[in-house]
Amino acid sequence: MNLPPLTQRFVLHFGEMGSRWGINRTVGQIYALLFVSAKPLNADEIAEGLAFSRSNVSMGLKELSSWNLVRLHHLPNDRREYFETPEDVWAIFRTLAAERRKREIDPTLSMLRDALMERPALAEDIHAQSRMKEMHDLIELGTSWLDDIQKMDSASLASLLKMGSQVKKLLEVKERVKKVFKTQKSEDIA
Amino acid sequence: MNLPPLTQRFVLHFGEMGSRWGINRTVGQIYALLFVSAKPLNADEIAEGLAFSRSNVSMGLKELSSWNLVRLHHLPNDRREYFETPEDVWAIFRTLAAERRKREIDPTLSMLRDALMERPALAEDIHAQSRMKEMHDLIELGTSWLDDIQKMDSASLASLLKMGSQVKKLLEVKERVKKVFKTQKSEDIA
DNA sequence: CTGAATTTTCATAAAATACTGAAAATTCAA
DNA sequence: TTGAATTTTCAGTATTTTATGAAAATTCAG
Repeated sequence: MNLPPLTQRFVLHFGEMGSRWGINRTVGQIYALLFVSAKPLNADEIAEGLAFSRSNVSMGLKELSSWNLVRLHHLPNDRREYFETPEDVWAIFRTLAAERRKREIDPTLSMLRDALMERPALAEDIHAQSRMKEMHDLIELGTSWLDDIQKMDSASLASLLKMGSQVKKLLEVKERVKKVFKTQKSEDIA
Repeated sequence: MNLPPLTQRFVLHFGEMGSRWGINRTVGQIYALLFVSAKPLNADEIAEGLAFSRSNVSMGLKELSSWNLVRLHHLPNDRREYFETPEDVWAIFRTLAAERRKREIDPTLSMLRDALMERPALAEDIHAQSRMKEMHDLIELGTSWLDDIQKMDSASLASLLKMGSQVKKLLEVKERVKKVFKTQKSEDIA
């Protein structure tokens, strides 16, 4: 591996963290390299940069494609495929959230839905089912929230995050204002 | 494995999903069993219920403890340790978020911080560093938001999620209201 | 203390996953 | 078409992870 020092640190870190994120070293490093690269890279450049076998890189890119985390590019007069990550880090975050949801949450949600349709026979299963209902409702709330914010543009999402728990106060203000308007029967707002 | 049918389905599902969530089958199944169980279970009951070796269960419980996902209990006149998951699914979600953050995000954040202190020598690293800055800022925003909502009680968190992207509208209303109040110089709100 | 009950550790067996080189498949310019 | 360039697949090997039983350590009643 012969990369500029900062790039190398970043790439190695992603390789190591990979295991905690449920991806392997190769995939983590390939992604990291593409992420910081100023221009799209082809598979040979990646294999060269990371000292992986060509076939390993091919597998890794396939994996990243299945996650929609890389984009394909073609240069004029060059048959090779060039890969890059989206520019917009918010878009990356959205993709990641959508994919993780699809793979890690939805199957559980559907299993829970099925289980909640059943009529438990044993006392133990009655309690178990009520716990499943709690989990189901929580997950459903979380995913519908995700659906909701997926639609927002990056700027709005950023300001939503910046607000954080202040939203709570905002809600209270809203209620108070509503009441005031009602008593005033004021029209100049609408 | 001899569990009531619904419980069994739930437990098996968690075992299978484990690999996608970065935990192993044993840990997933143990957690699932404790989650739906009406009463705390000791290690032998777990080993019996799931048909795992006693030592495997010990390892799994150790892992779950390190994630703060199980609680320890003692029954009178019984030396054995009994395990349970917290009742409140929101509390579980909070713990999970906090632990994942600690293990999966914080190390990256600190690596990024270090990298951003450097003065890149090569042109490639200059671009790489600016990408790292983008990632850093996004993660920082996300984690500070998490910090923020971690402090909220379950009910508020639920209503926050239910609002979803409506918050955006709320923000606009707030701005409009501010303006109106200013022109009216009304005091009856404060 | 002693020793039975219980939990944990650890070496190793078993299983799953990652990585490689070679070969097959695909693509496209000529 | 042909064949060189490029990508993908795949069987086999290496590595990592998981699971087990036996042994060690801990705990506590008597």
